This record gives sequence, C-alpha cells and structure tokens, in this order.
Amino acid sequence: MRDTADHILDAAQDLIQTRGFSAMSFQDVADRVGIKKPSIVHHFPSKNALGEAVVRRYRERFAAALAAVRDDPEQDAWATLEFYFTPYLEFAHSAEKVCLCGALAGEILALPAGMRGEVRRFFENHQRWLEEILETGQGEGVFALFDAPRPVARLFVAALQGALLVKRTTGDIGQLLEVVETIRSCVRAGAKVDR
Amino acid sequence: MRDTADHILDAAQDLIQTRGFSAMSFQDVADRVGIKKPSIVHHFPSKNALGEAVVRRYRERFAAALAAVRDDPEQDAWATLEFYFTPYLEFAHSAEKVCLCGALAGEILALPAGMRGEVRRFFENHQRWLEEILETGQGEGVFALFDAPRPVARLFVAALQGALLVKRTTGDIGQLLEVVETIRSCVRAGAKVDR
DNA sequence: GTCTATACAAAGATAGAC
DNA sequence: GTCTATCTTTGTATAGAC
Repeated sequence: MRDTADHILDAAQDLIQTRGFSAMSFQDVADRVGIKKPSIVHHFPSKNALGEAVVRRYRERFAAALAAVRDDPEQDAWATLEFYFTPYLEFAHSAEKVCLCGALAGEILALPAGMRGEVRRFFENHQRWLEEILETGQGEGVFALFDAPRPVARLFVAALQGALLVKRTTGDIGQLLEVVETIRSCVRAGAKVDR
Repeated sequence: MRDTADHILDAAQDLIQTRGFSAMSFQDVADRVGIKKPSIVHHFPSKNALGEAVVRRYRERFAAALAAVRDDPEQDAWATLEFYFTPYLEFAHSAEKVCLCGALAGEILALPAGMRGEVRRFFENHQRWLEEILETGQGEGVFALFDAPRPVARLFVAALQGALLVKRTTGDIGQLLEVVETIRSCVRAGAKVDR
C-alpha cells in the first residue's frame, strides 16, 4: 500500500501539471487523496513546502534517469538521444500533459524561492546533459550538427518544452511528434552540412 | 491622456505576463492603475472578461503586424524572418518578460474557455504565418530547410516560446540570443543539406 | 495520523451613494 | 465613472480532540 505522503505528492504533481501551482489548492489535493485538508499539513507544513517537494522529486528522478543512460556503456549516442525523447513522447499520448517544469515556467515569478530554484536546476541540468550527449555523438561522427553542441542543445530543450505547451493549447498531438522527428532529421549524419 | 480601459488592459497584461492569470487579482490591477476594485468592474464585468480582452488585443495586434510585413513587397524573405525575431529579441532585454501566450500556455486548463480560444488562435496563426514565409523563402532559394516548411515552422515557434520561458527561469538572457542565432544558421542558404 | 472546528486574509462580485 | 460598504466563497493555516 502506498504511503500517504507519496499519494499527496502524486496528486499535487498532477494538479500542478494541469492547472498550475497558483490554481492548485489544499482542497483539490485532499479531495483526490480522499482525506481532509489538515491531514495534508501534517505531511507538508505549507503549500510552498508541498510544491517544493513535488518539484524536487520530479527533478531528482529525471536527473537520475539521465545520468544512468549517459553512463551506460551499452547505449550509443543515438540510443541515448532517443531515450531523451521518451518522456516527451509519453506526454504526447495525452493532449493535457506537459512537463511539470515547463508548466511552472509560465508562472515562475509567482512561485516561492525554493520552487524557483528547483525549476532552474531542472533546466540547467537538462541543457548540460544534452550538450554533453551531442558533443560525444558529434565526436564519434554519429551526429552532424549545424552549430556548436551548446546552442543546439539549448535549441532542442527549448523546442521540446515549447512543443509540449503549444500541443496542449492547440490540442494537436501530432505537434510534438513532428518536432521530435524534425530534431532527428536535424542531427542525422546523412544530412551533412556543407559550408 | 490614456483611456482608463486601456490603462487597465496594460496593467493586467503585465501582471499576467509576469505572475500568470491565476495569481493576478483585481486588487493588483487596481493598485497599478491607481483606482479601486469596483472601478475595474465598470469597464470589464468579470475577471474572465478582462483576461479575454487582454489576450484578444495581444493576438490581434500581433496578427496585424505579421500580416502587414508578409504583404509588404519591399520586404524579402530574410527581412520578414528577421522581423519575426524582433519581439522575441525585445523580450530578451529583460530577464522577466515572456510572451503573454507562452506564459498562459502553462496554465491553459485553468483558464476560462474564451481565453483558451484566444491563446489557441495565437499559436495557430503564428505557425501558419511562419510556414508560409519559410515556404516562400525556400521557393526563392533564399532558405535551405532540412525538412518541410510545416514541421520546421512548428519547431521554430516552439523553440522561441520555450527559449523565452527557460530564459526567465535560468535568468540567462543569452539563452534567447543563442536560439535565434541557431535558427538563423539553420535556414541559411549557405548551409545546404546534402542527402 | 486523521479528524472537526475555527481563525484570518483575500478573492470575485454587487448595491447604491456621489 | 468612481467611490464606500458589504456579501459570499475560498484560500492557507492552526488548535485540539480522538
């Protein structure tokens, strides 16, 4: 049986991912978990603390998964890049889902300092990780980039996050698949840049 | 002297762009304009109506500017693309500014239906417009795209919106400039794709 | 660990004077 | 067109029983 604290975190994360942190209330979380409002306070002393715990867990899980794939000698650069697409493609199955940190970026100035820091670390980590993967793949001749690994990594992270948000707004799930496919064709070694 | 309704719209837009719609209140708007809460209601009967008016004005202004440049025979494809970067680069001057619709995309499911429709139309219009520009430029041999105009246009819009949000989160203004520069090098005719 | 009850502030909105 | 005053709901958070 699942721990109540975990259950609360799951409910809060889903609410933030869909409605945003400002629009989420203890009442919403309590209703989903099937408890009363004060029971949440027993596990998380304030709404800010709950929000920070949600983002920290999300960021740490993501970071651990990315580090594991990067350090797995079985995975080549292409497989590693494809692994990075996986969560985005899972978000694409539903019209409503976006990345937790992408959703929070829209209201970042209204968030408590602890949450802002977690979201910032999330993006910095993703950009550094992808830059490293692109550089490795480029060195091995697997990727052909039209610019340096750093700006290209930033372009890709921004495009994937932006595509999730636009997808949910327009309701066009194909949006995300198109962007992922375009990124693939963008780094494909067969598409050598000549200049 | 500026009309009060316009003043209210300006204040509300700035508040939504920074904190988000859910976190914005009549009190915040009233304080900025220098009036009391009920005076706002006289101009906009509800918070939802005010929010919808803000997004509609923003979308219509943007659409008019884009259409004007597209239909100006003086502007070639490159100048038109550069024109599209202008507002994004202006957002880049401040660490806090993002596109109104990019900010709203994060909390889209918490918005009233009228606002959701406006944000959707904003993105659909931008994607169609940019697709058309890319196609024209490609036909004239000015742009060299690594994929069809439609997916490339979607990638660019998503990347620009995502870059604004990431920029504000990390506080790194260079983020946006890098992405714009990467997009430029990405369509440059000198960088012909060979496959 | 969960509950009832409650405190306190802030929200959106309305009525009616000026 | 703007104000004061007020209504009603909802928010976060606390106190204390079980």
